Amino acid sequence: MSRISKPRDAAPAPRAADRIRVSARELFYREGIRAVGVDQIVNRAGVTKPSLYRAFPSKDDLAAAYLSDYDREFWPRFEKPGGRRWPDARAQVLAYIRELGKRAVQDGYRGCGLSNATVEYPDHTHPARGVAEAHKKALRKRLRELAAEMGARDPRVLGDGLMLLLEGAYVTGQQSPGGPAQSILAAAETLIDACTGKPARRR
Amino acid sequence: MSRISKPRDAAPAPRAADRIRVSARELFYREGIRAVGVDQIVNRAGVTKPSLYRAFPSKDDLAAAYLSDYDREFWPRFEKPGGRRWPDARAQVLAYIRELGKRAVQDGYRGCGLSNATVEYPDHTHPARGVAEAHKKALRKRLRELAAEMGARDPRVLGDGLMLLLEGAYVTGQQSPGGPAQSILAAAETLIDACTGKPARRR
DNA sequence: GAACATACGTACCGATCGGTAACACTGTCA
DNA sequence: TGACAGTGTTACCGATCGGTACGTATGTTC
Repeated sequence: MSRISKPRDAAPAPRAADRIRVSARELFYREGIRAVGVDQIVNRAGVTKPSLYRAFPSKDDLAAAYLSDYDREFWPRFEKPGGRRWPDARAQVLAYIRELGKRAVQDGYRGCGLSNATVEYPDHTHPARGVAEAHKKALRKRLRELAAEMGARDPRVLGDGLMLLLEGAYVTGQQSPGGPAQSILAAAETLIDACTGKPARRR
Repeated sequence: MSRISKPRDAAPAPRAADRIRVSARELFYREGIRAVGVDQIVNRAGVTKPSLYRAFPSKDDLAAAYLSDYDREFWPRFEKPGGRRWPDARAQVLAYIRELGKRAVQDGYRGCGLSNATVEYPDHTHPARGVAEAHKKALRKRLRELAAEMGARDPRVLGDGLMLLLEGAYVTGQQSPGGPAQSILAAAETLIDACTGKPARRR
């Protein structure tokens, strides 16, 4: 019971910086980073512009923070799709893909915030791009690991192939509802089976 | 020989509108549409702003024109990859994918201008988006036709699967050089063979 | 040469962009 | 009580944004 320097036991009213992160996250994801002005962000957050610039050196750095948050929230969705563990690599990947396939054919879907950022900012020196590139590099590595666990003859081909399918679903999902992402589960199953020597399922 | 009202038989010095189309095309593709201002475009084209607005009602319409040009130039690359005809659907698609795989792992690659535009403009009412969505719809349809020609058991799955691989290569190719697009040819071959009942190649 | 249409340039518009200076207010902690 | 950190308020900055009013050069047609 020493409450040394804890401010309060209840939630201490969200800090301005947090409110900004939340509203930036929503607006950046839905409308794109370049399309959203800092005034929009602070208005939605119910704070003022100086508060933004006290917490973030620039809009570019806020964008990088948004992508860091996005990256952090991505991994649980990927490693424990549906909020639970799966018995093996194949089941885990297919569970993630099943959920992605459902999300990505719905109206209003906006794909992956990190991939979208690399489209908006081709310049490799942009702070937001560094976050996105690092994320994609890690995802690629992880998919190759999972492909190896599945017993792929060439884990690079299966890992990369799955990554292409994922990214394809991210981007086509935001082009129009009911797009080719509806077939990602079947395609991924077929690809995995063919790369791991399973008897070809009649498809 | 009635040259009724033909201006001149020789090339009459490129019109301002054409110069604008060319420079807009280069800048929009390399840097993104939102990132490029109209001043940049007219400077590069060596013309002035009113010339732009005499030829195009707005920047948005210029963006739509850029995408129309992009769409028109895409189809020959897709239907006759390498500048020549191919014996069957499988060979044609794989030839396109082979070329794509080479381009998409190089430094400076910027993916598909039409896909990039849908990322930059989520609003379905934007004039540029209409062009991009129509293109993607046509490509999807064409890939399903080609999948059927290949003898796929379910042409929708193979067509959509190939489209996901293509789009995946477009977007990952611009994230960093040497990305997963390097495996697109192997992945596509595997997927096609598995979907058409070919004996699984050792991969 | 007069009349006209086409094409282009100079100069400018209001709005919005990202970002900042200066100061008042509030609550916490010592 | 006083110091301090965090926030809000107001007003502002220069740069750039997309877009336009208006005059000028050129060539064709009679």
